[in-house]
Amino acid sequence: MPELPEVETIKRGLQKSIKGCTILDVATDTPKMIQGKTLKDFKKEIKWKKIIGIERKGKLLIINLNSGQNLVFHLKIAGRLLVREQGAQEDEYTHIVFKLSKGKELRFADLRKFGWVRLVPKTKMFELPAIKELGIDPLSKEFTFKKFLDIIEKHRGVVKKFLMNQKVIAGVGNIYASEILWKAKIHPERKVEDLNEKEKLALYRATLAILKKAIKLKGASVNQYVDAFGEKGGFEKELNAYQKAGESCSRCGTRIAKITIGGRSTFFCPRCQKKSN
DNA sequence: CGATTCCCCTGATAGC
DNA sequence: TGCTATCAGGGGAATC
Repeated sequence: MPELPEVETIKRGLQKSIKGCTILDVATDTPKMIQGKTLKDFKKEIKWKKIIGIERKGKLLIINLNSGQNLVFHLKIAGRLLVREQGAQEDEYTHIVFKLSKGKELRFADLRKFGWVRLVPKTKMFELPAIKELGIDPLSKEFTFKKFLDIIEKHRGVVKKFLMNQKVIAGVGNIYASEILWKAKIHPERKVEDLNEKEKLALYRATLAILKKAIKLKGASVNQYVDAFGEKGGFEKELNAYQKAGESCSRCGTRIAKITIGGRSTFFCPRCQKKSN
């Protein structure tokens, strides 16, 4: 699943490979993945526009065009953005193909078809609901411990939901929430208002450490994830909690447990991550 | 207003 | 062996 580290990895891959390319054409077999306008208008507005930059906001991948418009992508669970040479072997589940100059193609593949792309003028980006209420990016300079404490004080409730709430911290999803809490030794059902100073610091540090390490290893290839060149990440080998139910905790040997929080599977070590003392 | 449920889609898995 | 039922999963919409 492309969460912050995976989208960041894709972003870096696209910067290397398609920055400077011009979009020549678009084709799709699933028009509903293109949101906000008809395929005809979408095509008309991006044809002959040049890709001048790639950004990431939370889990959103943004391609800047020289027309002042942005292509905004959400890859959801199984979305892939692949850069290929034209005529290269097909990638399964490809639903949108951007034909580019320099003999390249940007392919949007998605087994689930939950992903979407939308063309948004950069002056209207803040009107996009997915961006308007987006919380702080944990990799930004503004994400200091002091800021983290300010944010925590404004919230109550289950800590895992807090971490996964895109309106609070942008980019943390189901995999990294379990990993961060495991590293911080905090039970996923603890309430943020009950965390002491030491635990808050551990949570802050674990958030940064896990995300940075995952980026360094080019993401976790869980489910469908691969980078812009179809390569798997390396962080899935470093997972200590996510999808480890029944396996021994690498810290203490206790079996990793699985519970459901907010309809999402959640993994933790019942011994390292106690609900109460 | 906040919390929960439904829904989009389809491969994997379980159950018969 | 092969069919059908169930589930996962991000996030917006509908509902409680």
